[in-house]
Amino acid sequence: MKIEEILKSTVPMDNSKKIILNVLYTQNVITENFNEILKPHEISGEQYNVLRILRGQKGNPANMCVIQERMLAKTSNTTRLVDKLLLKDLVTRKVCPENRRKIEVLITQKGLDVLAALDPKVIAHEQFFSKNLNAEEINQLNHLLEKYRNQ
Amino acid sequence: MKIEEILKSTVPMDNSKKIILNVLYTQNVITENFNEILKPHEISGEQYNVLRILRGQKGNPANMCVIQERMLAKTSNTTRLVDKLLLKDLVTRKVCPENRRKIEVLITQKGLDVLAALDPKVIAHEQFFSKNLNAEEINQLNHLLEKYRNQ
DNA sequence: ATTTTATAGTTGTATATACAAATGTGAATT
DNA sequence: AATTCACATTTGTATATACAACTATAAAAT
Repeated sequence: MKIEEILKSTVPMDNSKKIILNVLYTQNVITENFNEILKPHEISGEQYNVLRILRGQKGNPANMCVIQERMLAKTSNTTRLVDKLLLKDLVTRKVCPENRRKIEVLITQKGLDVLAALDPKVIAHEQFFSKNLNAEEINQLNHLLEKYRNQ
Repeated sequence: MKIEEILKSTVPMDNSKKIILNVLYTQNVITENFNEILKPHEISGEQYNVLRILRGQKGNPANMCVIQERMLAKTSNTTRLVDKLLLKDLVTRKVCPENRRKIEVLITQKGLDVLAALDPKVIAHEQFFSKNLNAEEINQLNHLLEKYRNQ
């Protein structure tokens, strides 16, 4: 459905405004859908993100600022996210012995198991939307979003 | 910048996953930028959205569920958003005399003034990003996002 | 007329986000 | 060696979001 219909806009909309609303609305749709997948596993989207980053470390610990810079929402509070994961035994954390300012965060086996259980659902989620586009359109969309962002 | 560089991804990413991350990250960039514009006016993005919807009513009151259905984030709490706007005298609210279940929300002159002050900044914000694309690319991006969403 | 169902909005609670200030540690400067 | 500066993380506070439960009113069914 076109964005004007969704938001029941009465006035015609500039295409520049439409992009903004389309991106924001699409993000909402994606996120709502993804939260449904996560709900039975009792983790939030941002918690999932942290686990995914930690798995990507392949056994190496990640400290807080490494996690932060790889997250989508740069302003979210990594300390408190890790706290939540710690309570569920999905990660471990200890002070880095070489530099005691840093914290080493590692994903546990239990954390890896949660991700493994989610993997097929996550792939299905990604394809649920992208199946509406052909391979060329998918590339175009990625390219246009990247071009759009760059000031 | 490409999304893999931004998120410092070590593993190659499927194009379907890239779209998700690109949409979510682009939304973050847009929202952060927009919040900077709103900050001096001391309203949040969602509060701005409500005001914009009320102005769109052109003098007719909007009740809570009308506001809700025109908002981007369908799950946000309209009652509390309107509460905040009420405290700042940007809207009025009264019980609808014909149907006492409904609430009539109207934007005040002060609310209209805030929007008027923001209008040029909002347009500049929209064009700040879309200037990276030509007219055809802008249309394409809107079209692809709409097509992508439709299940 | 009373009960049931549907609609509109509010409130409670837990969690998340935004932003600033504070703490602790290490490196550089004087 | 003491001071200053930079870095890494945590904490505090206000606000926002997600979701469920609740209240009030209206419409429909019996």
